[in-house]
Amino acid sequence: MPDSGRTTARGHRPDGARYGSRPTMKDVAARAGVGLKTVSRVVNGEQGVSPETEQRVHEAITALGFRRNDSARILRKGRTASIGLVLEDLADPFYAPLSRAVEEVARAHGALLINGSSAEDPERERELVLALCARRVDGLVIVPAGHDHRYLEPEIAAGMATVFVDRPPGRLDADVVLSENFAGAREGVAHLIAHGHRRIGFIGDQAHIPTAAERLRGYEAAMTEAGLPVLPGWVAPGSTDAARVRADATRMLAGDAPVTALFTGNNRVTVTAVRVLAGHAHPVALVGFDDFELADLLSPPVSVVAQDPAQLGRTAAELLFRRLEGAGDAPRRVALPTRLIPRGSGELPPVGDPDVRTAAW
Amino acid sequence: MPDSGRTTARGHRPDGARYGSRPTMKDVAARAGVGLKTVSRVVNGEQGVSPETEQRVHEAITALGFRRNDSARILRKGRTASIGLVLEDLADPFYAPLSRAVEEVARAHGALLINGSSAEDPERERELVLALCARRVDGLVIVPAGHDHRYLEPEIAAGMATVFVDRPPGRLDADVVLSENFAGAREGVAHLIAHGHRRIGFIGDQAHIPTAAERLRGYEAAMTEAGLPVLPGWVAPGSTDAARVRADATRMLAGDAPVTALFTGNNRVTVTAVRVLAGHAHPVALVGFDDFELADLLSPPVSVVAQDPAQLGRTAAELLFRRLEGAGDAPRRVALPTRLIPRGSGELPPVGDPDVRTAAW
DNA sequence: GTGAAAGCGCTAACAC
DNA sequence: GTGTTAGCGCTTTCAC
Repeated sequence: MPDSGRTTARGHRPDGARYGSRPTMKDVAARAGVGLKTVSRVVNGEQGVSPETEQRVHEAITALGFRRNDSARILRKGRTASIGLVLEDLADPFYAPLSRAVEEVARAHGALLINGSSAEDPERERELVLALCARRVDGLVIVPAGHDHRYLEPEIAAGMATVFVDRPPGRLDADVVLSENFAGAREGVAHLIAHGHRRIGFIGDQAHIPTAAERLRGYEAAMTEAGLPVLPGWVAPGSTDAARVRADATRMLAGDAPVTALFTGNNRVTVTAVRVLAGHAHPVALVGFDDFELADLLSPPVSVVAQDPAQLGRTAAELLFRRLEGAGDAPRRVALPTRLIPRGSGELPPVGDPDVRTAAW
Repeated sequence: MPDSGRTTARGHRPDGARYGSRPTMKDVAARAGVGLKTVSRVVNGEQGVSPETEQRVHEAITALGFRRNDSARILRKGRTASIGLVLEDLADPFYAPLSRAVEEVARAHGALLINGSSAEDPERERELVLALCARRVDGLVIVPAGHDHRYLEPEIAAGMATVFVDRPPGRLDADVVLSENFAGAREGVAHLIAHGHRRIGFIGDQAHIPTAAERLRGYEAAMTEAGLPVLPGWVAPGSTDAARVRADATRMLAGDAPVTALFTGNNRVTVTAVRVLAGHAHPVALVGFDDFELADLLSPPVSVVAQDPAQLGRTAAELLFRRLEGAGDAPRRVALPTRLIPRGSGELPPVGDPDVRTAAW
């Protein structure tokens, strides 16, 4: 709380302004001996003020330490010049560039960015989104955590522009920008198959997350298309918690018919898998969904199916601003391609498959 | 722009609300047949409304799709329940966790976070900060890009709570939370010296960045304290651009008296140095300032002087909220310790030093 | 319990 | 050129 009306030793105390309560246009007008509207004109750089008057107003502004209160301006104008971004975790290496890209687009349109992390909690997502609606942000970009976004219907009906990104909304028809999760995963798994693998494990994120489900579908499609069976122990969706991933990976690599390759469903799972494989007795092939920094410096360098998180964010934000500028056509669904990047780990030959004659170990 | 007054095919259109212009408390009051203040009481969960009245108000709220306009509330109450964070780059792996930590503290205090990236541009920093002041955020957390923050004096004098983090403000006395950059760098370089190195190169960030300067001082102090000379070609501050870092690293490793170890001034420099060293003929020791993901999986694993970016953010945000709650003592300077994490690269012996007899190559 | 009136600080509309 | 008035949608004050 600003220490209202109290005098303190430190700090510059602008002449005429009470400490903690800022001068208003009215104060500036009084000091400059002009009308309120004239101050407004000067502050907003509008035409029709004589140079001398303008000068006097500027002096008063400086003397009083005046700064326009945008809260009042916003209330009057009806637009906040800000957009909201709700995602899972601002600090996640996948979402951080997405967030930054949204910020850049917002900046190009003169808008500020308010963002919040849902921590993968649907209730927290809802609270955040509705708080942003109450603030009357001009638009919303949402990476959904929940699976039912009907709570947004009244908001959208009332004019709140909303674009979903990375994952589709639940039970709601709205704009969405996605990566081609199914196709990307299928390509990654097919790549392993092309290098001779028949026993491939899938470790993914929680099955209720749409992207995770799509990637699992891609894995299954690639296996099926190659005429390969998917054994029960080879599919392990679940949390990205390191202990869980480690346990599943270790289990798949053990026994008398271990997998010879792993396909991992996102960056966090991949990193844990790399750690497990680093301690493993013989080489196991690996392709991960999502690129990550230093993947090329590991040994072996990690092959990935790369998304472009910044492009996801940029595309979503640009779509949002197109809506704000009036584009009123039906909700759009944009899918961005993924890119397979072979670096070494995905090109390792199968080792230890009892059914295939390959490099001995 | 919400399509004001226009009717469209999609979307739920709440009864009685014009499309694009939302119902107000007045509308709700009219519909419920009560006074404005009663609606306000219900919306804010205040005492003194009979159950039947409350029921009627709730029905009207639902029917109209009413949501309180916080812009108006903010104007009236004088507090925005939001804080601003300005930093260099939201997507940087060092700043992303800092930002997330600030967000969590804000959330705990019921505040939203508005953040912006300055892109290391003082003018952009100033614009962002002043835009946040105009919005009357309750407080500011700033990772400064500029070196003169006197522009903030009137704002601080008028009651804007401000905490600087990671780097000190320029020409302004204000709260600041820093890492012990000097001590951390000195410890990192002393570690290399303790492992036999006498020819150690320093590649840092731009010299005008306070943290970069402090780390350089730490390097020089460690060298001096060990009675070692610092040859002209061994110190290379500059941009974190990969080409620049690569060129300087390559130069230091060439010639007839190359360095046997590198100390790198931040995470981005370290990563580029790792790439250069990976392609180098013989082992070169490396200690980097800042920890980074997967440092332990590289070969050799990278020894670092680690900061705790989340702790920096948390500490700064908590200090900010203490100020908002009224703490009015003199500006505080908090320094958080760094931690040396030996992983392998910093413990490699010197190779190729003509003055020292060590492992041949 | 409830509500009418004033006003937060600005901009829009319309005087002069 | 300049100033006056009426709101934006809420909360606050105070009367009923």
